[in-house]
Amino acid sequence: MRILVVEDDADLSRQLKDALKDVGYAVDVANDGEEGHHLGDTEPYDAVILDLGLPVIDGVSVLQKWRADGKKFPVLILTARDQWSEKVAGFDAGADDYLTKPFHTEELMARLRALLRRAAGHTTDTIDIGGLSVDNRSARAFVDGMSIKLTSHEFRLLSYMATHRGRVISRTELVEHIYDQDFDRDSNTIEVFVGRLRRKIGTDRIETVRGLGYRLVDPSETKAK
Amino acid sequence: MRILVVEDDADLSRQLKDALKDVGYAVDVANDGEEGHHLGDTEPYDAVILDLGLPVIDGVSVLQKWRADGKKFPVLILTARDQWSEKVAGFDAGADDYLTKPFHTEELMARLRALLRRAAGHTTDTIDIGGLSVDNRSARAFVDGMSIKLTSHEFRLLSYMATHRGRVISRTELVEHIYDQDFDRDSNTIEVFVGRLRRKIGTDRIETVRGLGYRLVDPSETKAK
DNA sequence: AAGCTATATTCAGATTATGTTCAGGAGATA
DNA sequence: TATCTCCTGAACATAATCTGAATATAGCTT
Repeated sequence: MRILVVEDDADLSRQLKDALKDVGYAVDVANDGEEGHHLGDTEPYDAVILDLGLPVIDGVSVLQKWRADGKKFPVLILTARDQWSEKVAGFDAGADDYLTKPFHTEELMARLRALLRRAAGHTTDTIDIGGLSVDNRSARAFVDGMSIKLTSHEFRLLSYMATHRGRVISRTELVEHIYDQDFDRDSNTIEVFVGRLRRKIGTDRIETVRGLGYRLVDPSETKAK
Repeated sequence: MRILVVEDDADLSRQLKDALKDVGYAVDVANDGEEGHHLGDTEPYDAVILDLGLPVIDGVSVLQKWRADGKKFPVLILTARDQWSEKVAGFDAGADDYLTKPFHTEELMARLRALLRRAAGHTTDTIDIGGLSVDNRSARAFVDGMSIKLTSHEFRLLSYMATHRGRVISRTELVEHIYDQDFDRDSNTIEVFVGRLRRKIGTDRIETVRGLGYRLVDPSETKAK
């Protein structure tokens, strides 16, 4: 999952970025409204954390623009404790959740997970696919109840595929959602990761659709074919 | 489906071409208005993506010429964010949809699918023909609910026939819409693919019309004959 | 029915997409 | 800083699929 953080307070944005990376998200940070708006416009984020008090362009305007352009990603807005009116404006502009500063990182994480879940149409943090279970909360995966040791990028890959189970996902889409901005993309890293994942969760769980991409499946269903 | 991209920014056109090929379209790229106009005039595209800011001949003029010549293919125009007036001119010239740069590849894909659907007179991404179901979105096909494994070219063939179900489609037309520019065409690849498709989806779904071409039909309707 | 033409089938390279392995290096950890 | 883990990119290996040709079959025409 790839997240955009739009926050002008350097300390806070730094802290958020670290925390988000820790749990396995790809993260881009924008320091003002203009940069934030541009990034949200051009890159395919799975969710956005948006401070409302921003330089250059304020958060509500940024959000309005995105929504006017048809951007669908869930947006969690951050407001100062006393900016009650801003919060209302934020919701009107199309925010999905809010948090008043200061807040506990844990709470932010929980709300973010909830947003991502909702966006993907799931109701829990763990996704089960025929004996494979992916827990986005603890960033762990299990096969038949046994915990599997995955590296950060392996987990990102798996998590993204799990929330889009059954769908064919192109290499391009994977790269866009697993890596943040500055990434070259023209080597075979995806193939390498898919290979490693397969070794860990079982070869038949990731189907190759030649020319298009990969698909995460329940092997017991596929065999029936 | 065969798509023409007219775009002078080499990076962007490259990126579009990759993304379009990813999802199974045949793609030609033109780098300026003149080349673009010529290709659109001579090759049978199913849709065109046209940047309005082009060297040699600008996009609006190209579009006007095409429409004056009676070209019907749907055209999606790309405009820079601030070129509001250009966009209006584009619609006047006969554009079917527009997108302002920068944009998400995913959004472009969605709009393009919508255009192709509309052009074919359908309203959804999946086409059902008596137990055969073709999903252009995920590039998959099902027979009686069971997923069928198709190669990329097999799918293209099926998809094209499905959007023109019931009509007789000539070999030439198939070749033109399934392959891009540089293709020899003087062997029997189409026959080979039709054969393979028949084996996978059922022989009686593709009718041979001797001397003319093929037709995708609902076998239960045909039997009644 | 014979002969002709169009379409089907089969198959073996050629071609391209995907898989695997590995070494160097960046970054984390202690 | 030394050690370890993981990521990356490249080289190489394998497998899927595409192509073109050869061969077989079916459909017309006379």
